Amino acid sequence: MKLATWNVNSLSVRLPQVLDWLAANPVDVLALQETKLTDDKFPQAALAEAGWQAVWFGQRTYNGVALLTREPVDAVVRNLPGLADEQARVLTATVAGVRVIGAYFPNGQAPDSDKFVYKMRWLDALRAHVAAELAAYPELVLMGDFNIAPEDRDVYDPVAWAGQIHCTPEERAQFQALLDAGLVDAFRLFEQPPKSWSWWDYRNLAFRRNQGLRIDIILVSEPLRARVAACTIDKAPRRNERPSDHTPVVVQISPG
DNA sequence: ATGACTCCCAGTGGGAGA
Repeated sequence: MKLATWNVNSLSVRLPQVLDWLAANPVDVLALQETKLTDDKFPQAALAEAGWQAVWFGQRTYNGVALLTREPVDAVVRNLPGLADEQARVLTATVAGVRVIGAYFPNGQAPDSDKFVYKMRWLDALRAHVAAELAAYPELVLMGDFNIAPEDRDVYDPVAWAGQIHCTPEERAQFQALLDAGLVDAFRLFEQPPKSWSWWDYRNLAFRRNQGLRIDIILVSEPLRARVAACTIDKAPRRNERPSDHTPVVVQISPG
């Protein structure tokens, strides 16, 4: 089973690239973030024509998530139970027996901002959701745009980014709390090239200079850990014309 | 340098992203 996550920064703009990527990378699940589409505008027909099922949850202008799958999904939950939220950020569903949570974590803007307060509340609610889902579904994958760089090795310039958004102790403690709930970072189960990033700023020739962050992450539950066969970042779509600033992360899980 | 780019909604600029 292969699962992937990709922040596409507008599905309207990126749909052709998503279809191309899926044709070359026939995963079982692709979680999308930042679709930036109201539900009536979701390109369900074009995806169905290419052979993909989808569940989607969006809004105007910002945020918006989707799960693209080969097989139909079950038991869909939108957003986080217990958190009243205007923003469409989470889809949870069962795919081939595995509980999948696709999430677009809040950016947080700056550590002293109201948006950071919201990010912390959202992360508290996510942790409660993960704990409840894990109790019901031991085989669970949480993947998406975390907007947290878990460690200094996930940041191209950790000195410059120290204490900045994505790198604050509070955000990293929240990431650790997700691990403590019974999850493991699939990417770090393997030897990886240094300077492995999943996002590069559009500005400053950041991609050409390989100045990025690893903020797109796949966590798997402990019962799945031994079955994780590979986890890789696919940099190729970042070289496309009109790329997203994020690129896909893929995990392969062996049959149980 | 509170920069640089891209997207969206707007409407000949501004907010947000990270």
